[in-house]
Amino acid sequence: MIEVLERILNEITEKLGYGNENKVIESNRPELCDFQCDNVFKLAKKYHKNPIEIGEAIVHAIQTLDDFCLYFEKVELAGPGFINMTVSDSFINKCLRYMQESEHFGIKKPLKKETYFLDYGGPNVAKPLHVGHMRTAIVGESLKRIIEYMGHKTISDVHLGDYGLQIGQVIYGILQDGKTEEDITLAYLEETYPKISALCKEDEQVKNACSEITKDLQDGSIQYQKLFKKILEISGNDIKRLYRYLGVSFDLWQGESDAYPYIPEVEKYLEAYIKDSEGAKIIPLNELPPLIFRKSNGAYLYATTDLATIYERITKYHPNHILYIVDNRQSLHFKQVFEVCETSKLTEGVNLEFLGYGTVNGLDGKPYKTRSGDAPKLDNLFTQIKELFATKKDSNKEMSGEDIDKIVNAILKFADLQNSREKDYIFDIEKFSNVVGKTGPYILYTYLRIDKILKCESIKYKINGIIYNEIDRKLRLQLLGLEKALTSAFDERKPHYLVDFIYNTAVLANQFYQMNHITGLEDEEKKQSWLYVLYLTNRILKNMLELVMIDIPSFM
RNA sequence: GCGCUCGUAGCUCAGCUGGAUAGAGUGUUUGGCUACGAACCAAAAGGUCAGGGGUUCGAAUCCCUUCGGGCGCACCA
Repeated sequence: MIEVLERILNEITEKLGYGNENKVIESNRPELCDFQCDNVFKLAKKYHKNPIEIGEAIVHAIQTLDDFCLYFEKVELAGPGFINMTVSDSFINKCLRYMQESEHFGIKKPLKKETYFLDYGGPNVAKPLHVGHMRTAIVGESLKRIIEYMGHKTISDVHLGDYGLQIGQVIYGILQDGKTEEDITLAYLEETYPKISALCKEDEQVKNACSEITKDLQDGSIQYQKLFKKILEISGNDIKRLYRYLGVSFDLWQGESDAYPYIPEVEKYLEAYIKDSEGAKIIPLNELPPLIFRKSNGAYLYATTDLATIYERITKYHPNHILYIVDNRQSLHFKQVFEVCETSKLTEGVNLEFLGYGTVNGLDGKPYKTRSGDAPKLDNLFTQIKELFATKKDSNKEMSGEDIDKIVNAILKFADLQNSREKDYIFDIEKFSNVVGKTGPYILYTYLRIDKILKCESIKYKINGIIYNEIDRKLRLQLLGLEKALTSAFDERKPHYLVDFIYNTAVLANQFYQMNHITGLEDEEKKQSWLYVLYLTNRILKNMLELVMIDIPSFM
């Protein structure tokens, strides 16, 4: 809809000699109009004229269009130079019909289909998943789905942290305890890692021993490799189980260790940039701390594996974009890596993006500690939300496990994704288990209520030109805002724009069916028209909920 | 010390590539179930957009500055 209005406006300003760069936005004075254009002020400045003069010329030209009535009910110049547009009911309905009949609701396809490589998840093996992992997983997965919905190709990689010091620490613990690979269990790993990690902080010798093990592992020690594979298997299975619960999936289950074969090639490629310093190999950077390519003991760090991983991704998958959905605290690290990629032209033609997400803080405003191992486990979070949910209503105790899982997912994802991606947020279990207000259950509830109305009646998919009242009009206009919401979410890589759209749609739908009783209507034409609107509303809700990994339960 | 980031209603947050009268949820107060579902709807109250300065016809939004929080600064990831 906005696109059409912009086109009309641009044709006119072009004819009048004022260029064609008008932006139309949703009105922020809905009682005055549906859409507005504020470009008159800029034109006035650019062409040294009075804004009212320009505005009146444009408005007059619109008003005298032959097909004015096709699009508009009213166009006027208001205030010091706002072009206020009220669209016609028939235009609204025409757009709705187009949405209903088109694939992906008529969202326009990209001129060029591109490949997006997404790196999210990034759990470390042998460490339990916590709420921070949930954040990257659902932001990443949601972005992946949005990007695909917009018509692009995606490849996702979980990129396990599987070859760093933490593995050396776990192996150290295993050796100390005299365990063999048969003895290793998940519980054992989850208890060993924090234990040795703490020990390293106290005891320099232990730390050195762990570093040596890490290096030997990287160099291919057969004993360590066997243990490593076992750790990877056990931990990996558990990680997969939790991601499955969240509906998060990956095309590739690679990790740092998979990048190792590519290190020699990258090292050769970057030869000219690598310098020796204090026994280590580094790449000096402009105005940034140097990137450490190799430790003085010969082991590699994550900057190196990240470079090798980029090299692998580029040569194997030829992406146009590589997106990293990682904690904001890693921004310096990625600045360093990206700078090396750019100055060495390793990633020429490829767009690298750091999409930082805010830290999940506790009620005290401080981040959960991951090192000390006392971060709340994702597993516990799920059961906690389930338990809290059961207390909200008596009937909740009788729900099927499948439906409960869907609602728990909706609660968590909706609570998380409505925050803007890059800001920190406070994780409050009470807030996150809430089922009233701006929550996942509210959306699901709205969907199910609409669904019930639709099931009562047969819809003939007819929509006449009439809009019956104010809330009816509001809801119809809201639905037409889908493209803008999706485009913003895609352009800025921020799913919360889409979540906002979903919520606003649900609010208006709720008002609509409570203010307008439908099944009892005698006016058959009106009834069909309203059913059509609700039918489209629910289709849109369902499709958009899929993009944020929220499934609809059978009943609630 | 250097760098990044944030500060919006009692609380949790949207809005920030400048537009008219700053929005939600929650909490507080009030009204609404003989209706297609009250996990809902209607209404009220609640704001020096951290402070100051600047740019602009117009600033929560851009720039500078002060204050206050958080984070990061080669051989952890």
